[in-house]
Parts: sequence; structure tokens; C-alpha cells
Amino acid sequence: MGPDDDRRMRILATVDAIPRGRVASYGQVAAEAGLPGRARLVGRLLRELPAGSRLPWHRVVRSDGSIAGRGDGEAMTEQRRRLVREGVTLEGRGRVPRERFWRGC
DNA sequence: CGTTTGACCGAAA
DNA sequence: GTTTCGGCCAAAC
Repeated sequence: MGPDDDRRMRILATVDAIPRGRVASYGQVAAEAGLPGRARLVGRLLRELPAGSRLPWHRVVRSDGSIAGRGDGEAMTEQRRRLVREGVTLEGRGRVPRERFWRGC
């Protein structure tokens, strides 16, 4: 088990700790996992999650509250659906309001 | 090997 | 509001 696995584990544990009905940004998750400035690593990790993962990956959004991904994309639609299902409303151009971010922002 | 590419971010223009 | 840029760095090419 290398240091890479350790980092991944902490990131996944952090995502897993995001409360239901709230969201966190990629950078927030990275910082919380002790890896400030490594937001992209979080994104890459979540992208590579197996289809049936139990992790609440849908609670991770961009720092401005928008859903990550380009134009189309299954993951985007699925993420919106999951968020709405647990009470997270998307305002304006599909952005999650600041108040819903984990521990302010 | 070198280069490009991101489920990103914050500041600057 | 927007695009650009430097920072980040593992995987894909």
C-alpha cells in the first residue's frame, strides 16, 4: 500500500462525510483531506469511481455551485437528480446556493 | 520520453 | 457577467 492509496482513502472518506442535503466543492474536499490545492485530484478520483459506488459523489460540486462536466453528460444529469432527490435545490443557472455548502463558504 | 488533457480554483483582466 | 492564466499533477496519448 503506497502513499497514493492513503491520499485516495482520505479523499473518499471526506466525500463520504459530507452530510445529506449539503454539498462541498472539489477544493473544499481536497483541503479537508489534507491536500490543499489538489482539487483536480478529487475530480479525477470521483470520475473513476465504479458505477455502483456507495459514495455520495453527487454532493461534490464546483466552487461556484455549478455541476461539473461539459455540456452533455450522464453524470451531470444523474447528479442533479440525486441532489434534488435529497432536497438540494438548484437556482438560477443550475447553481447550488452558498448556504448549502458544507460549513459555510 | 514530451505533450495534452481534465467531474478544478482563485485571482486578474 | 466573460475569458485568461498560473498553479496543480496523474493518466492518456
